Amino acid sequence: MTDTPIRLLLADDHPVVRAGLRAVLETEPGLLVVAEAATAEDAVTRAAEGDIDVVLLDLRFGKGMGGAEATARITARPGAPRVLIVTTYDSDAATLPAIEAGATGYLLKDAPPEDLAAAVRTAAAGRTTLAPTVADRLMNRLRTPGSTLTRRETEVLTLVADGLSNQAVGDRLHLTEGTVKSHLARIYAKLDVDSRTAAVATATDLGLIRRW
Amino acid sequence: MTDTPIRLLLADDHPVVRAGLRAVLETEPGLLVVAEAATAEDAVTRAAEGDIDVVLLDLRFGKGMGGAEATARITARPGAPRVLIVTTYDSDAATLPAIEAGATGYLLKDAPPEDLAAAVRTAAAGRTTLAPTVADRLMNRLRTPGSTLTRRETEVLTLVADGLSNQAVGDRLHLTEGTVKSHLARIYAKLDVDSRTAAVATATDLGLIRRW
DNA sequence: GTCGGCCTCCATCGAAAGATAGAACCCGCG
DNA sequence: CGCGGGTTCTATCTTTCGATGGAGGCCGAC
Repeated sequence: MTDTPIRLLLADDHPVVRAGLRAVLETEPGLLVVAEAATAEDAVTRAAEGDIDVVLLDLRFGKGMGGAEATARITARPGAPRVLIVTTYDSDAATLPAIEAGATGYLLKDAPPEDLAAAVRTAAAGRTTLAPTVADRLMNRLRTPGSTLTRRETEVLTLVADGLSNQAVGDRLHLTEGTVKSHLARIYAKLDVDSRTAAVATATDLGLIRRW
Repeated sequence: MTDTPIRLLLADDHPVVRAGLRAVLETEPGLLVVAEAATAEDAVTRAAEGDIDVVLLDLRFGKGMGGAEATARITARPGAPRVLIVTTYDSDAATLPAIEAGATGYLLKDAPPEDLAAAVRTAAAGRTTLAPTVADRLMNRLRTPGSTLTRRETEVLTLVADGLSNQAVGDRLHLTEGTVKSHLARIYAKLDVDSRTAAVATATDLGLIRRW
């Protein structure tokens, strides 16, 4: 196409991973690593400065903002760079929030270097690359539509996941115990389970509630 | 000190991480990366070939043997190389088995490159380097002996975390429901909680059970 | 060998939790 | 306006859990 290289920002809290990405990508023609960030906040700041084409972003940072929120902030601006998620955790419940936040692609760190470089070029062109396991997850999500919880149901289930009793949940949310049971009954029906611990387990797997 | 370099084996299933470790360590004087392995089995095999001083080993591999078992196999041989665990995760459930298996050190991937190189040299000398969070955990473990779960208790709690009832857990482990209750009662006492969901929550926080 | 920790099992009792079947309110949408 | 979805509440009944207080066998440590 053109002679101008694709300008990259590497955002990962692991120096080793940044070095690895740099080593892998710098040998590729047409790719240029112009910045690194060790925190999500830093990544958002540098991405806003304007001379970046693609941000390679980890999903988990040791402290502070997570990758999904960073993705949302980066892509919110007009003329924003593309965000390519590069992370270790495929079964992570955070995949869907990241994609919803506007990530252009989602790769795992066990991807071969060629795939990585190809994904960067695809992302720069505005098209999507998904790791196979992530693509599977998306398909499953589309096939099982009933699995969205309302705001209140999510609140209730989150407190249940913290180990509170129905009564304690009711106190916390200013509800009667009976109301909590009603919400839980509907949650069980939606998730196709029949106990609170099972509901917590499957909701965690589906990424409906957060726990970390 | 001496002229012979420290010979390293890098074992990690992520090509990017191997490239990063290589980039970080190869610039250090006296360190020489002589081999890489993408699986734990491969790491064991290459470590047995004899010309390795220190193995940098990840704890989690996509498939097959885990890092803890690999550590045990590598260190079982006479004249074995030192094993330095370099991983992303630092939960209780993963660190202790690896250390018990004979790892000489335990670092997190967010360590600065200088620390990494220093740890490699320390390991080559047979001394131990632990990441601060891991060291903290070990100290806490020694100070509060009550917070360790036995193998059986961990099994039971893991199944409970998957949403199984006491009866279902009993069926799975070939126990009576009463026995499951006994185990759970002791777990509750150890974790200072009073319900299954609370036990799952705090055990997850403490890293006593895994969920991913 | 004795001791202690782990694992297994037992029985009973009260307290939670879950199933079921309604009912009423608010609010956005067609 | 009527309808549906979300939220709240009620009531009864059954099942499951958790608390309590044992008891015996196994095995490694002292």
